[in-house]
Amino acid sequence: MSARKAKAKAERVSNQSPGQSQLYCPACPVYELNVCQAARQAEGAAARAKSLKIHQSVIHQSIHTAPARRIICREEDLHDAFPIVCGGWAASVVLLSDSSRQILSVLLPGDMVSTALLFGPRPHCSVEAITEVRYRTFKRTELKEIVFTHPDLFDRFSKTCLEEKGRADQLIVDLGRRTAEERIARLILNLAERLGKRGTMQAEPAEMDFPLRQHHIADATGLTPVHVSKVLSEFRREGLIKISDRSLVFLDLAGFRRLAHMR
Amino acid sequence: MSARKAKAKAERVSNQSPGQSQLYCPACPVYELNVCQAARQAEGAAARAKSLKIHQSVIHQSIHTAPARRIICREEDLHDAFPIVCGGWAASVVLLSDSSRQILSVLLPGDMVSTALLFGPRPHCSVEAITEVRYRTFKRTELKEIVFTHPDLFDRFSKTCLEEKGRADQLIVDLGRRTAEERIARLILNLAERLGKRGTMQAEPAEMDFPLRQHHIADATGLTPVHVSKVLSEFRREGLIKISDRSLVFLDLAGFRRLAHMR
DNA sequence: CGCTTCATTGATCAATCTCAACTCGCGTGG
DNA sequence: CCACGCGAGTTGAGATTGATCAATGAAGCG
Repeated sequence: MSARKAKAKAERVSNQSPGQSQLYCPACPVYELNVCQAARQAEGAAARAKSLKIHQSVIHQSIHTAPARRIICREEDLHDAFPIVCGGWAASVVLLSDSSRQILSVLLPGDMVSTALLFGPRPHCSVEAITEVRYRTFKRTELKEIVFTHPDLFDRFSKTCLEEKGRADQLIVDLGRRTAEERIARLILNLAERLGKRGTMQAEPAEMDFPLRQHHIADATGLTPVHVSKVLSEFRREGLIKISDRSLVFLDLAGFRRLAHMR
Repeated sequence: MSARKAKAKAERVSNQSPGQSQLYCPACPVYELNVCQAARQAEGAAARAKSLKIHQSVIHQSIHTAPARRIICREEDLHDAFPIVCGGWAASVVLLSDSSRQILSVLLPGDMVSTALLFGPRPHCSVEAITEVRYRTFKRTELKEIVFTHPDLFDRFSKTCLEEKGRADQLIVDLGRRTAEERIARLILNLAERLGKRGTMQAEPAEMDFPLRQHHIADATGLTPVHVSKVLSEFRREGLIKISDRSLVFLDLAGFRRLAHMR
């Protein structure tokens, strides 16, 4: 038992190694800049605060690491930096005055922390690390200049904004019109799909990294942690999925999909 | 009694007259194009399908009217047109297979029907008229060209996209973490605020046009029409607001705000 | 070892839904 | 002019979903 867990842990650690995280970069919105590859080669030598020449422009970036539960970006602060997640999971979250919280979206490697930060200093939501997170920040003014002068980058950026809006709209429908089971199943399937698109998962379905705690699921689906626990127990009892060691296995993908789409 | 109603009705009709609707145009995202003013002058003569020269570019537009409950734009269809609401209220809405529905946002005069339509033919949600709606459509390719070559227009467009995303995020929080009373109160106050910003309301608060049916409120807040009825009755009983003749009066604005913000 | 976070489970409660009946106003067609 | 049907809103009774409260145990960590 503890042997299996140790093995799982070792694998998880290797997933976060630099070698593995390169896989995410092609999905990154600034991939075309070649900033990250260049930076990675320089990484061993000078640790942070690099500047790179892209065509005619200079772009400054720096690399950061945040431990799980650390807030990367605070809603009420002003930011001149534009962060992009390189490794690990994070969540953009709104805190209410009674200390309840709502997760607006889960950020995976390659995701921009907030598209709004390209236009101004207000991120309009906080971002919190779920696992340990590695991320790069760029200077807004410089990145903005570059994105707006490179049509291919601009296309990619606007496409990402549209996708983000589409996912927000989907979440509205989920929260407004679906049951607890449907919401949870759809959250999981959406994450699996997004991970799949980034070439991160071996086979499309079957198994995935799943570092979310039940309270993250609760915050993302507008439910209570204890109700999440009950629903997940039921999924388990019905042989749909299995979650253990921060990893999720689909046992009956078809059935699970059916459950998520229904209504 | 019926005399008062007749008077209210007459006023409503006058609200929809061309003279009144000009007030909305300064809030319209294509106001800088001067397209609408020019078109309005030509309106009496040639009814539709006009072309106007803006700087070096030609832009084609046409004017439409949709009766209440008519679908203006269908999620699954492809559109080459980019519609903007000029008068009346509409809603962007997602229909589920069990024929329940979720309203993503209420469209007021000056609102773009879907920002996504500037980038491609898929609106990713349907749009339905709430009242009778007047709207103009532009050719996507032409409008896109013009928006991307006029920096002031582009700024306005991107600001609108951010605002839209911000409102979507707020709705996610409302649906995920707030009670029925809070959701309904916030919907109403948000509408009042948006109308106020467009210089449409005489005084900021006090009274506003309110053409929403209770089932619209239900679809926007993820509730049931009968529960909406009960909550509104309670608001009335507590002397917070009064709704009649498609118009809403704030009787205790401070109290109503308190109710909406709490949590 | 003791602390904290996380997850599970049962009992009870509250918010909201569902169903049903009824009213009202409006438009339509006989 | 009236009968009718329809959409909208109201109200009550009962069912259901998910929240709250509380107790417990397991795992990770200094």
